[in-house]
Amino acid sequence: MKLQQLHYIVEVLHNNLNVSKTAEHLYTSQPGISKQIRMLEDELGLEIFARSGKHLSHVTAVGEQIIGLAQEILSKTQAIKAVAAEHTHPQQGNLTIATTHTQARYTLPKVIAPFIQRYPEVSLHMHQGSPTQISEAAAQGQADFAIATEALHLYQSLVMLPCYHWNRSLLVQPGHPLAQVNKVTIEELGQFPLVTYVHGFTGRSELDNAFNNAKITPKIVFTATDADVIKTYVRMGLGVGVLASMAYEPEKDTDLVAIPAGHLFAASTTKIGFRRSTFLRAYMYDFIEGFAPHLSRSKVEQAMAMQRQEDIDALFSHMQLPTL
Amino acid sequence: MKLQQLHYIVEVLHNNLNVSKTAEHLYTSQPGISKQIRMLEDELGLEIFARSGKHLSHVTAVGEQIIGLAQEILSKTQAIKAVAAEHTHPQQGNLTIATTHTQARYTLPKVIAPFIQRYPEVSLHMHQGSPTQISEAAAQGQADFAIATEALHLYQSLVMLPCYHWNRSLLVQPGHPLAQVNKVTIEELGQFPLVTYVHGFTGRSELDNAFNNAKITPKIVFTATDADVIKTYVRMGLGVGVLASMAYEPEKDTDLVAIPAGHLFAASTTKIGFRRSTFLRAYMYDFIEGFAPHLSRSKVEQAMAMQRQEDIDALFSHMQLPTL
DNA sequence: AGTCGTTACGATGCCCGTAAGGATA
DNA sequence: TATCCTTACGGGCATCGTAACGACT
Repeated sequence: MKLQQLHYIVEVLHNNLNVSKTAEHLYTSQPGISKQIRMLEDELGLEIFARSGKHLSHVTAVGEQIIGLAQEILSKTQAIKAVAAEHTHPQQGNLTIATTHTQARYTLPKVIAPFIQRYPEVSLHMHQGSPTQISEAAAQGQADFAIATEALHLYQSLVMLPCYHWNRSLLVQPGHPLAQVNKVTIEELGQFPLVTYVHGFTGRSELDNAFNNAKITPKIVFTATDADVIKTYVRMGLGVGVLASMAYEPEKDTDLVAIPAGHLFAASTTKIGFRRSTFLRAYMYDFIEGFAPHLSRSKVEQAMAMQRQEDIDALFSHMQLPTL
Repeated sequence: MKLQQLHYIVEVLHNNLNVSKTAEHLYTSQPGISKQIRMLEDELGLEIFARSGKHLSHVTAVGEQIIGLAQEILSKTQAIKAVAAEHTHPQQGNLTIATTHTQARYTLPKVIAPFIQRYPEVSLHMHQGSPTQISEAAAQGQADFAIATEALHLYQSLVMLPCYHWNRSLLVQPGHPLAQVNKVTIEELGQFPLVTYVHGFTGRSELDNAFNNAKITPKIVFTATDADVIKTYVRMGLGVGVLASMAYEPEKDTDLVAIPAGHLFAASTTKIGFRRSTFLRAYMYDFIEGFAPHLSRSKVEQAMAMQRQEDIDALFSHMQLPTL
């Protein structure tokens, strides 16, 4: 058994059982991978991948167990490398953040600016995607951190730490009827066509919940994955924008009116997630604390030591989180 | 980084930093190990072992972290092999039990007999040693199970499950004054010379506690690591034997009188311990359940999923354990 | 017909073991 | 002086990449 063989079976799984694609991604030859997998299977005396003819059709039951263990092994080899790098070059390294448009555009810039100032030798990579893609990237080790409001909880291998609460604002053109109302009700809002996020993005589920609870079917005429697109269509008069408050920029959005709507919806919580088994570099702790000041290194370590997400949630349930 | 390199650094640590000894144990050449370690250090850019001249003097701080991770990696490779073996040859395998004389001689035989009947193809290895040696053997992966009353708690990587409670009996020659007493008190016992276990063996600590609490200094004239030796000296009239009740065999020890002493000492609990990270074969679950019927497979799995020993203790604190 | 995994083969390079060297206790 | 790690060197073997083959969609 060799580390490379374990690496191969994991990567083949992540490439939809396509060995040729895997070979490309790993910059090696396809027969090499095939042979190593075959040798591992021979050594263990079983099939990890089931073949139908000359195609890998699916992963066997034992194969899944083995690949699971292989992933843990590989992530620990990464930890060894990280420990070594931390010791030899504490200021150098990589930081890969997978996040949504909302975070990348509105909350992360003011965190990243001081970070690259402080750690010029850390090369920063940002991946943007849907909450599901982001979570998967973190779970598979492609990203160090996933920052999102949704979907993170679907991956059990991730530690999720709450960063801040936020709520929504309504965005309308000047002169819109709602701009005159003192405190908008959910019923009033339900009478206008709405422009908001698509399902599974940026706390969209809380919007649906609020309307469901009020037994109102909202007239959602347009959905987008990011606030900039929503604003564009609000400017076109398509409807009332319902978006995260931090996406409203008073200086730039002078042609639009923001109406507080925090009383209409339950607050959402943005979380940062990472694999439990990873070794966090010092600069990673610094990044987390820069993003969410209450997540000091010791608090994060405390949370990482916990196995169950419920324990982690309990740890932070007493704390006052920032609200944006 | 290769698995073999990780194996080498772990083994060198377990051999007191003596590379030559390590090479013998691993049936390979000494320069081979030296070179691989050196190559790993070069790859990581740091020293795992500090050298003074041409001797390995100690493990560096980073080295300890890395070796710790290496051990976890290696134990997971063992898990992969175990998963494979379980799938291909469910009835075959090894079972190595490290235990004390007391368990090996008096409690294990009636468990092992049916076990080898049930699993004739599992080759069984028993290692006998002091509680500390036993625990270390399990912690290092040399033994699958450690069964003992003492010292197990010193190793944090071990999961410990309580098997049964037991207490002590006094053993005297017929006609001894204590044989006439109705219910022996600790004061009465303190007046006679005692023969019992040495420190750190078979619940010896509870004996000391009882005398300490009574503010009595017992006259311990002879200590041994096993009950057979204790009995021998009781037969010679050296003193009153204080030993685990299960070590008194009515059929064989007809020339001695056993006096219940459970009311004098706090009960001890014999535990079975194994590394949290190991994959347990089906026959291993069967062995555990054979030894302690309340430790069903599901209960064991439940306990293994817990990270903290306190949680495990809590799990079993509600249960009625067998008493020998 | 195209995609894909397996087999075959030759060359590179790694790893092991023996032998000799130098440092320490 | 004995033990012990390091360096040097040669043989063997595993691995990799190219090329050809066979099978499934």
